[in-house]
Amino acid sequence: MSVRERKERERAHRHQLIVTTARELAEEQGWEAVTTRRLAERIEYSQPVLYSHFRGKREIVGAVALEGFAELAAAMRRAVADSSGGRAAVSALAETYVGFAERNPALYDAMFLLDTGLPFADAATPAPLREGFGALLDTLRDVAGDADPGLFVEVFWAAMHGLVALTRSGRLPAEGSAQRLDLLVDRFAGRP
Amino acid sequence: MSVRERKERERAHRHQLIVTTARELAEEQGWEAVTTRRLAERIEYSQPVLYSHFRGKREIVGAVALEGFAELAAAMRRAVADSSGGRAAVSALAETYVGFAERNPALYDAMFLLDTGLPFADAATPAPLREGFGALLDTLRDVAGDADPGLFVEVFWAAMHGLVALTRSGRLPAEGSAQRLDLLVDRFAGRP
DNA sequence: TCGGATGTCTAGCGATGCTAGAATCGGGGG
DNA sequence: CCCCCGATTCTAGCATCGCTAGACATCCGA
Repeated sequence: MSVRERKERERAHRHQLIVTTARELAEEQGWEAVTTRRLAERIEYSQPVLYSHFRGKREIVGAVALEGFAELAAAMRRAVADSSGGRAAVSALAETYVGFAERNPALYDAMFLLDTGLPFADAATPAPLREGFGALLDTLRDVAGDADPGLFVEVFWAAMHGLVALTRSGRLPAEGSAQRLDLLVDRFAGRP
Repeated sequence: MSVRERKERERAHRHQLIVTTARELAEEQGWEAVTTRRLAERIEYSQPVLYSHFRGKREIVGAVALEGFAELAAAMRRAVADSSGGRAAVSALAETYVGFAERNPALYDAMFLLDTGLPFADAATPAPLREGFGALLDTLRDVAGDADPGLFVEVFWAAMHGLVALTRSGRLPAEGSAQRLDLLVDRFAGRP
């Protein structure tokens, strides 16, 4: 039954190829350029093949987003570990988050802007998502004071997301981005 | 030359009809349901008429957004005036902002999510937009401490937007929304 | 070697935003 | 008063979108 195994391996490989190609294409030309036709052409298969791997375009975006959550969580863990704790850890966290969004704009959109159908804060929430929230939680717990840590994380995360989203859509000017982030960290982790 | 005046009046009326209809349709069924065909049918004209008033769909969304900015600014001014100042004013501001987003989800999307081409923080920024920022500025200046008031407003606004955006897209649970907003106000205007 | 299942592709459906060119309407000059 | 001409509006269509039914090919196991 080695034939079946080989086929499954090839299928998994093609599955990953679709996700990777979608991500590349999105990062190159934005998600609006990621059409099923273009995607099919790039992977050198016809469109229906996409639908044998994913329920639809939305699920492909979701798969890309999932990669992003794993990478962001890892990056945040690393940044915190390399910092000296306390306010510095929060600052490192925030800069990593915003830096990640700047370096991977399309990936960030898939994670936090587009409709992916991924369940957040739910029994079925995928592991990489929980990991990301956990990374935030472990760092921010120390500075949350008497506030509920979970709530504290949610608000801090939302604030960072707001800054990223408004800046990326041109509703906040690009200049002053660093100062805004500093001010935010001040408010949540105290002055240096 | 009264004929010309009448025609201009009718044209302006139809212009507003398009904006109002787009807004209604968006609030009823979401922006993805606002297609040029449906919009044309509702105003009882053919599609090309839309393009004699607006450069494209994006500009229609922008016109709707502009209405929203004027309404939001007015609502915030009112809420602040009715409050007792200090932290209460900030709290009233925040609740008005979030309440506005909840009551007018499609309008909020047009203002802060969708691509409208409206220039923010720019020489050409339309008056209603400046007014909204001004309403925030006048209230938050008192609690900004030694931080730059403009920067302070931007960060507070971004935080509120983050909460709204993540909640509306299902990335934050609806329950706990009030507590999160309270926590945010605590961080920017101090504990009560 | 051949039958059948598995996999893939061609072709097409109903939408979308937008536009060129035909048709119609109405105001102003003879 | 009538009729012409310019402005206005509509019909019809283009390219593209996500998605799918059914024809076709390919390859494994007997």
